[in-house]
Amino acid sequence: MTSTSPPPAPATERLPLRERKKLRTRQALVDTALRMFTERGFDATTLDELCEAVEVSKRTFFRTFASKEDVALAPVQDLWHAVLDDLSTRLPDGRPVLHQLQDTMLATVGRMAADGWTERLRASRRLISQVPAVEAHSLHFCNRTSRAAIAILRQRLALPDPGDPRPRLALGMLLTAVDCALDAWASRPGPATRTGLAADLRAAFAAIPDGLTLTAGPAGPGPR
Amino acid sequence: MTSTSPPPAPATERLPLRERKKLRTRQALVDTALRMFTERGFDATTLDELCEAVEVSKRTFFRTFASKEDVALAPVQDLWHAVLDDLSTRLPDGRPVLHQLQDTMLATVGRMAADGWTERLRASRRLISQVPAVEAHSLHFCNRTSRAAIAILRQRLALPDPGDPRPRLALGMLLTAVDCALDAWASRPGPATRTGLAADLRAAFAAIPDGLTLTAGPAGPGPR
DNA sequence: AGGCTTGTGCCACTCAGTGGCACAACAGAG
DNA sequence: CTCTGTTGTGCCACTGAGTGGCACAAGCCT
Repeated sequence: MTSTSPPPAPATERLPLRERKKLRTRQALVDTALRMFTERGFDATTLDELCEAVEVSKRTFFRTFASKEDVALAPVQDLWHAVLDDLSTRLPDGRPVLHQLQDTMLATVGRMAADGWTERLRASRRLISQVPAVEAHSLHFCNRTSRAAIAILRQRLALPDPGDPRPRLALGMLLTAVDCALDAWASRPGPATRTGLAADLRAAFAAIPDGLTLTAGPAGPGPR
Repeated sequence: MTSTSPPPAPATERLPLRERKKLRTRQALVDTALRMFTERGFDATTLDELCEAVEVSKRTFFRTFASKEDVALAPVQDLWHAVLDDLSTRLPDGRPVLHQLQDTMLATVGRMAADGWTERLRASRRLISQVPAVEAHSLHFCNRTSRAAIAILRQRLALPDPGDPRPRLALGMLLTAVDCALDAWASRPGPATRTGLAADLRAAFAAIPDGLTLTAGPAGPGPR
């Protein structure tokens, strides 16, 4: 993973000029990309155009992001990086792994600090819904993230051996629920709020056990 | 989805010459691609080389497949297309949706008819594990497939409204389990068998509820 | 201030992917 | 069997994401 997520805002002032400039460039690329991709379309916006708007070379773009999709996904990736960070430091308790993961997710959302993060996250998630290449890239990133989460958990918990599918299944449930929540939240008109996202996440997490037991009768003959 | 999966083998002889030639070309591209990608690497094999080996133009390649990844994924996609076909015709019963989906999956595996399908499926799944671009593409395809499955189910069952996350969660569980099973099966040395795949699928399906409840104590201080 | 390290832009290039078009091959009717 | 219409193929030129090399600029540290 080439993208580097920004460190917490308060520590930024202590970084050398070089680092600060890099972060500024990164942020300018993300903000401009989200704006241009949203206004004119992902495929219709070339990297040449994006780099000209930000006044950096394409070479610099690729030093900052691994791909065109990566810049579109940066806000989502930043969120998941923060989740993994939290998971790395969080004390495990005796509850089911899935519940611990859910709490980590909610705690991270409660702690996101970057100015405007919710608007950027929403724009990013909307691109996922609208652009096949971005969606594919996002799914791949989430898959890698779930593997990283399992690796972190493996250091802290006595997880079953790597051939056992249960940790993967637990992470899969979490990811599907988070995706449903993000989709619902990002689709909603009005301001993108932290509390709205947390509510959507809680609702999706609560629905997970029902995925196991959902039954449905035959479709009725009535109008649909 | 540009790729067209081959019809059941016995009906092939009734097709016009044009159709038969197209299927032959498609199969030659799949077989040669799997071989070349496996021997020398996906990224190290260019489409020019593949098309020269099969003696078709690149233009024809792109009339047959939507992308380079698609040809690598063809066997996996063929399997899922068959699953969706089965789902379209299967009579719904009153059991949980997830169980019905599992049975559909197993029935389809029991019914796959193309010569050598297991070896091709295994080669394809191995490329998914080894090549990031193929894995991303596969995840995206499976995501689209789960949406298609929900659409099919929606016509036959009184599923909850589209905003309800439970059908997505059920499909997510199925897909994660199938992926675990395919991964385990494809990683195994020796012949790729139908019964081996069915066994792996059954084991993964049985593990799904445990994903909900999995608990793990703190990692021990022992050597790891 | 000077020397070293790191970052940037420029350039040439590759390769997946696209669209247009002339010609070839097939299908079906008479 | 012939003829005509339909469909498929290959060729060609091109685009844009992505890559690697290298000279020079900018920052850092003594």
